[in-house]
Amino acid sequence: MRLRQFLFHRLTGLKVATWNVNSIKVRLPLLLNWLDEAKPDIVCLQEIKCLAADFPLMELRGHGYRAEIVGQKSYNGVALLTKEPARDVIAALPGDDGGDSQARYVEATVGDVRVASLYLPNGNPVDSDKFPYKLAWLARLRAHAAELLKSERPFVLAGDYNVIPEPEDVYDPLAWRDDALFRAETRRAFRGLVNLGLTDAFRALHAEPHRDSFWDYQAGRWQRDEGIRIDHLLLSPQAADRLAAAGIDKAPRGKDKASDHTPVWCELN
DNA sequence: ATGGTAGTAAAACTA
Repeated sequence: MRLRQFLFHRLTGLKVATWNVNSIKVRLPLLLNWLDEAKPDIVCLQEIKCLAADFPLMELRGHGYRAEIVGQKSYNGVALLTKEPARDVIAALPGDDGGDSQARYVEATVGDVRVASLYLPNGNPVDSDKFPYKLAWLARLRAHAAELLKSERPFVLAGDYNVIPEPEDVYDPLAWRDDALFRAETRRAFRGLVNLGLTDAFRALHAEPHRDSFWDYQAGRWQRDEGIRIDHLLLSPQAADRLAAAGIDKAPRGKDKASDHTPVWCELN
């Protein structure tokens, strides 16, 4: 079976996606439809907003997916959906959590790739303790990525980074200048992570500006197509060498009962 | 526009 999966991926590529679903309970029908259409091998979910015990395992099993879940009541919560079993799962980002235990990170090995689903803190308002928490979380992620890089193996850090990397990733850079998602400190910390040697899978293959992954429910942002690109898949050099395709599936954002985020994906040979 | 909308969960809190 493993050999068959290996040969299968040699032909079709391994498709890894990330999607902040903003409640797995509300989004389940949309998610199942998208899984059947897009057929990803691995899906990194964020903001499932439920305990692991309340995750709809049976429904996903019916569509061919297993799940590794790090849940929390009401807020946050991440999961990895996989067709193959996940191995060596860790349920939190290593490093000092400051006594906090928000469900924002799950990482596992699937096939020959290490994959993480992460939900980086939003950080607003910037004059609250939420902003330093975000920057500390980014620093911990960078330290952990540096550790992972030592393995010289393929890995994908995928999720809702709550970071707008560049001005072309936001409809109004000036209006967002002081927001926690676009502040100089945030962008600098994100560059520090990328500059370890990681590759932004979507941006590596798509130079065009304004390819967004999030549109706020408020103020008609979707109708005006005023979005931001904050969901990313960062690849290790060994994964980037295998990068064959990447995309943002805009359609799910336009459906009834949509999440405010839409799926972002990449394919590795 | 210090608003707007959505989700959780039962009044705010988060985004």
